[in-house]
Amino acid sequence: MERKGKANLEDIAKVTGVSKMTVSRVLRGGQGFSDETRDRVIAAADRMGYVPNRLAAAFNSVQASTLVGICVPRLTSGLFGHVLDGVDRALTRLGYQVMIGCNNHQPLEEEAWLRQVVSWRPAGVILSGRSHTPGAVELLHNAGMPVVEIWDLTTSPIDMSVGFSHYDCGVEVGQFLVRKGRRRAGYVGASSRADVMGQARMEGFSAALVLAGYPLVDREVLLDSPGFYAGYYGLETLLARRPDLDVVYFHNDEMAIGGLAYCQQRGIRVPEDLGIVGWGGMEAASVLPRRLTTTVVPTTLIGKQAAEALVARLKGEPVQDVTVIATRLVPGETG
Amino acid sequence: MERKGKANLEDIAKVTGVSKMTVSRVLRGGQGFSDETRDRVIAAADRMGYVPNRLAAAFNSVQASTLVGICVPRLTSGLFGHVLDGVDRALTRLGYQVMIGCNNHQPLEEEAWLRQVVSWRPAGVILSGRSHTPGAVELLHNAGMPVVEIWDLTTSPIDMSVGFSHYDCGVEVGQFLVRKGRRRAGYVGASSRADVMGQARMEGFSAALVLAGYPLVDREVLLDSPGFYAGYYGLETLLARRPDLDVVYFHNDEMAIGGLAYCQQRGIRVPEDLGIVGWGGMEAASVLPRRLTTTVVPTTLIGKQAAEALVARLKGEPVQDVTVIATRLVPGETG
DNA sequence: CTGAAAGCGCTAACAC
DNA sequence: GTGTTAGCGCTTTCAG
Repeated sequence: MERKGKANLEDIAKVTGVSKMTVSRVLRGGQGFSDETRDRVIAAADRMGYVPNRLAAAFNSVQASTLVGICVPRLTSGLFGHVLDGVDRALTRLGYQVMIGCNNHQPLEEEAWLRQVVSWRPAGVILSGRSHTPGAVELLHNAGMPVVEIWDLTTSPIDMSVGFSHYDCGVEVGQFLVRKGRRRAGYVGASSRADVMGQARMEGFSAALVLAGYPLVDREVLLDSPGFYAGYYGLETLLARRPDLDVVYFHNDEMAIGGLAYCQQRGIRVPEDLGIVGWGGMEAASVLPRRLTTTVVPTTLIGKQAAEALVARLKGEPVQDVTVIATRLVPGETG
Repeated sequence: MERKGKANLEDIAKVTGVSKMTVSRVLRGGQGFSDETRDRVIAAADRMGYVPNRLAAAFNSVQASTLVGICVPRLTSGLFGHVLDGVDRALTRLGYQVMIGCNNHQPLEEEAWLRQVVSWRPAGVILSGRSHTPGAVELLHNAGMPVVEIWDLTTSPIDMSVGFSHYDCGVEVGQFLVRKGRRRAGYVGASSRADVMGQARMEGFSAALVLAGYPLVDREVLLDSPGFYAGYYGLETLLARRPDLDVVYFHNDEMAIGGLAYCQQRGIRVPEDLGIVGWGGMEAASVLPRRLTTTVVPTTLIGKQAAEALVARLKGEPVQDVTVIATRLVPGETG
């Protein structure tokens, strides 16, 4: 009865003439069996195409779950693709499996995803951002598993946080531009749904400008997804109102590139007539004839650190609750 | 004993004064209970913060698994980000959870991932490409679950296939360029690890050119990742050997954009002196001052169709084994 | 409409 | 070094 791929511990036990407990021990690579037993068991398992049933294992042993959930705002974002990659690499190496989710920047969708994922009794979850529904927070507290909130740093995390301050990103750009002699700054953003983080960057930017004595002149926030076209038309609209601006900070690199395209078309010289600054450090920005001034976010690192913090907590190793990841304002040729 | 979030069916049964079987039926939304019973059970479950244990459910009922695995070559690829998005949207809507994996273009890594995932008894899996290790194929056959191979179409799939022919993409570009009067074509690629698909495009391209009587003049395939810089230097190298080329087909859009940058720097006029053609339809290509001639791949659609085919098979609905997705050669201003 | 019994495959705990 | 027992939470099956 050695039907390929349907064998369970008991089948192997019968064939090898030991108890299924011994088989279990061998297959999990523990100890408490002779070399000879081990070899026989492994050979049989191999021959019978044994596939462990982790459902059963995780089911009656809390610590056997190697499932980790991660929820990102968008799956099509270049930045979060790298975050995912960092998470996946680290977790795969450590023997975990990754369940994915996407909340489209909406806490409610995150909660819906969480309810599904938690019912699989994962070892832990990684969430993006720090706005969560009360229901999600309660669920997480009751579940009592490690939770890492990434990307948008919070100093009072549900459990742990790995990320950076969007507000500070904005502040840094504001200070930088004033130092470079800019005096009449504008902002072009896009608030697709509940993207609070872009908002935070703008607030930091604005605050820094106020402090320096050259407050934000005007801003244009479109109800659109923050892409190339929104950047193009956003800048057009903004400049129509305030042609006297000398620099514009954009919600992200895609939008900044859209802005650059607008300048090129209108014969606006960058950075002489107008400075252009983006955010995120998207790879495609390297495509431009002139390097975009932007804030580079170490995306893969964030994913990696989040995964490692989660696993450390799982293993009972000491972990700090809040891990600050440094972003880097990279002066290019446009700002 | 109503400790939040730790209740199981039996606890709810006790509180409501029915059997756990009835609770189970109510919570799964079946039938066979009175409205009054239903309301009481649902209220209790709600109050007690009941979280179903799908481990237990899936464990003793093969059909209860709503886990689906998907393995892509790279998590940081813009194209596959959209595929993932298509898969995730469709699957989430249908009540499934998605386990992710990345094989770095290497069948061996795919097999390692599969062994892990299969041990969770998923409802089905989606794989990228059609090269799989014998071990992976055997595992899949024994597991007896739906399998969808996406992206690179195969007419003899393990189970189902959703994708397109890379070879045909190359053929179409070759024919198009000859029609446009190009006579001395080159190719610039990058073979990072085992990327067989770029290879297939080049072969189709080459074959079409031969058939038209203007065979491929030269090619440069770098041992590098297929990005902007590889495109830049690849074109430089190729043109150093064959300055007489009148068009170059690139492995993908990123590389083509690198090639464009090289042309701009050297004062090579595009498309007058040299045609540039990419592949993939990356979004950032819209960033360019002139639209890139390229093949657009309906990435999200592929993901969606794959997910739907998988679920249809699961539900016993009729599905075709092979779904051809049409790509679109989009003439831009560079080819 | 409802309930009781059995068991999924595995591992923790303890015995030998 | 190895085996036995019990039970995880749920669903299937069958009996009312």
